[in-house]
Amino acid sequence: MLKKANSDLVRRQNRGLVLETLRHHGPLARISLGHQTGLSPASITSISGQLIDEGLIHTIAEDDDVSAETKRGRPQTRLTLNPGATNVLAISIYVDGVELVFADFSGATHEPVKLRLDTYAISKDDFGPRIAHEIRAHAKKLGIALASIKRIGVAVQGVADSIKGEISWSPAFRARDIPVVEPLQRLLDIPCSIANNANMIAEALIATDRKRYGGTTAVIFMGHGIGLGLILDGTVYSGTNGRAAEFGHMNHIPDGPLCRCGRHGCLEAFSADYGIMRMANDRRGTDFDVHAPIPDSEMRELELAAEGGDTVALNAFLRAGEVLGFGIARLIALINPQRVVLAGPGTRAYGLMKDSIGEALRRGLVHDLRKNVEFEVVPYGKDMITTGTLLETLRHLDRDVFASGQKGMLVEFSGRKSA
Amino acid sequence: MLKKANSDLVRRQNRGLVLETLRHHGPLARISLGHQTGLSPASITSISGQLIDEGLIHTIAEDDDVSAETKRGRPQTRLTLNPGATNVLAISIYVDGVELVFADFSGATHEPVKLRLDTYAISKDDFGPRIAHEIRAHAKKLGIALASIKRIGVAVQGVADSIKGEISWSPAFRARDIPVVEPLQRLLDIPCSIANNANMIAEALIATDRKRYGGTTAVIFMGHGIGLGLILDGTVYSGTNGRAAEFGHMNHIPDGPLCRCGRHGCLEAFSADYGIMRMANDRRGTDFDVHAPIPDSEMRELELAAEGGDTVALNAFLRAGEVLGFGIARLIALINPQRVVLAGPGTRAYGLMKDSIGEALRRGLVHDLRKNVEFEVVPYGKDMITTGTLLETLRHLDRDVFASGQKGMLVEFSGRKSA
DNA sequence: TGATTTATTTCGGCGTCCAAAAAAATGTTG
DNA sequence: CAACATTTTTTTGGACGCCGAAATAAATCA
Repeated sequence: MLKKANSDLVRRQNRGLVLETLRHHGPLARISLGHQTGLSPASITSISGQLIDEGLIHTIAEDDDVSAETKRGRPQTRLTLNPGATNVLAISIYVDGVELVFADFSGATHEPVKLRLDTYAISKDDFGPRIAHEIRAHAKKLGIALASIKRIGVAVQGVADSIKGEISWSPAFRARDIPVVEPLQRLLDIPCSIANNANMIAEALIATDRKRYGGTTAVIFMGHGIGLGLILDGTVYSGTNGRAAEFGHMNHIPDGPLCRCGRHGCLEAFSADYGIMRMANDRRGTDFDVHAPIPDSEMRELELAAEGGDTVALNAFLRAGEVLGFGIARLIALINPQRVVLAGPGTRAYGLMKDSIGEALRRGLVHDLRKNVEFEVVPYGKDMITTGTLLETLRHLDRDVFASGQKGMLVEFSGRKSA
Repeated sequence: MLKKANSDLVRRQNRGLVLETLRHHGPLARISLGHQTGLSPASITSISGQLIDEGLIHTIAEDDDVSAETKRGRPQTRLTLNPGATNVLAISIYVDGVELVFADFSGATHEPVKLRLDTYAISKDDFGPRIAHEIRAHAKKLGIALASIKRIGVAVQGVADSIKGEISWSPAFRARDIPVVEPLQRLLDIPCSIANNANMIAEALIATDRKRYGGTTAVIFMGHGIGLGLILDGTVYSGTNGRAAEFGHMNHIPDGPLCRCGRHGCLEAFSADYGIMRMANDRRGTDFDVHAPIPDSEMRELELAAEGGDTVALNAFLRAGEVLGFGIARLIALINPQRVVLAGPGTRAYGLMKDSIGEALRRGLVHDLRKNVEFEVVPYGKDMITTGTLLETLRHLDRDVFASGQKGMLVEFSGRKSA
């Protein structure tokens, strides 16, 4: 259904548009801002004037503006987001620890704070308070006033229920249904949201290249499990309950090998690190515990063995690729994306799986569909997850908080060091 | 990205809102329209006044208004869509023929026109012109001026490319890439769009019960193939290129039985009518041509045999259910819908497949996900497809054509008989 | 110094929504 | 049956948004 529209909506939307345009297309003169947004110069003057008064954006002093060329006519005064307008925080949760990244309104980040934390052992109710405590401590250390942090975004591998604000299930935890949003909001009084790793990578990709990824793209995250972020019509889709899709637990073969989730034959049970390791080990006749996290060093060893000609190891990767290929074929049959992106640490072994993935696609997918899908692997860096989380968080501020222009949304603060 | 907003957008959106509200909540007095839409009485007066002037809606004469209760105060004058404002046409394509349903702006339909047509034999380039000819003839017969038809919606089972306006592939045709939109627009000068059967059923479901189906729902169409319509966040999703999802050609088992598409092991190859018939026949040792359409009578016979205790027939249905169940499990793992709806003629045999579907879901899906999905079968009637197509077509008029309020959008006409 | 060029602001107009007042149309009541 | 009450609808005037055009600002060029 449509929604009621009024002049309030118009201003909100256009304010949001101006903020987003400045965020993604750098400092811009009012005239360029007008061209980019389609708004008239008069409107731009009005909107930017307000935003300046509110301290959300500011002009760049001509002395500081390096890119100023000497041209005829009145020189442009370029506008840019005011870094000091607010702060945000991105939290990434990994198997071995948690990373806090503080950033200002312009998106400039402080040095990441890496916390060692035995996530696998921590209890359901200790996690949130523990993180809240760390945030308080490190914000203080960095000279960031808590009140200046307007929003926190959390990313985690596994099933994040963004409505309940919980980690329903994650390979990083033994506990389930771990509340995150509620304790952080209660203890810190800062709005907070939680999302899935793969979705955050998808956010980062959209921001990197909207033309390329902005249509319909499937982002497959390979790591201690297999995750999926779906971009549908330019927007990250996150199922009912805000839960991300559970691509890793899509069944491949009825009654296949045991998966972490307790079912048999899930895609993950073949293609995640532990699936690959098990296939390599089984044939050597050893036992295997699917729940034990696999150290990266062991995976690397296995990769080297496969590359060195160890056929047992190689076959494990080939099989992982085959199953992943069929999973992707099914995904394509369902969603018909324009592009499939592989990301995450598991892509390091892509060279070992490439052929079997391709072969599985050939066997499992109508030619008609296959030919319309572009394939790519993005090199893995944890920063993509952080970047995506920050972007998502800042967009929320741009669109839903600052766009409204209500007083009291903005907290001026000082004592911040330049990031 | 956000889009520029201005007062034009506001009026367009609110006009559309008023039209949609009247369409779905029957005749309404201005005051109720205000409550429903959230718009002020003053705005409603203004907007409805314009719409009346344009002939899109009109007041109901108090004599005709049956529901008028005698209350204190100025009596309400209720508003309703003006049926005579325009006409639309919904076309459904089946294996054995084509159905034309003419309707007026209020959605009231004329008697369906059923055309026998050997779709399976017709050539790629003959289909469009043939249909155009039939439309012209039957519109005349019904006393509907061609110029009064403002839009045509076409629904077909199979892969409909709504961008190109072609039937990429359909079990109803031997030909491929059959142009539909272009010839109709060229020969009749009426805007036209084409979509997939299952998507149109999804549209009908949303309109029936927005609360129930308006979130995230997967509609599975079972017939001469297996189709899928996805409702994501209340809107029907239709992949890249506007192509619907190809659930039927999602691989079930690598190297399984031959499918119509030429691959092996697609879901359809087990669970569509021809898959079931083949399983029943193979065991009797006869040959089988996957491309031959299966008459409904033969399917009914097989169903009766299965119900009567014929184990070969029964096993075919059980196996079809099992594979369908795994397909649904995979679908749920990917999309995490709140609701899965089975529709189409194939659901007649649901009783035979029910247990094996459930068993497959149990084996192929994490409990966590399974418990959050509601399941239902809707009784099949072809009218759902027609209804959905009409609704989709009329919504397009409400939102994108008449909402703009441009002159010349509306063609007054006469000679129409009441539907 | 004055012409030219380009960016930004100001001004007046227009379209929209809305709150409040007015008008309309009917029922109620003494 | 006339005055009052009640409810719906319209009118009026104001606010706020965007926009085009004109004015202004600030530079270069000649």
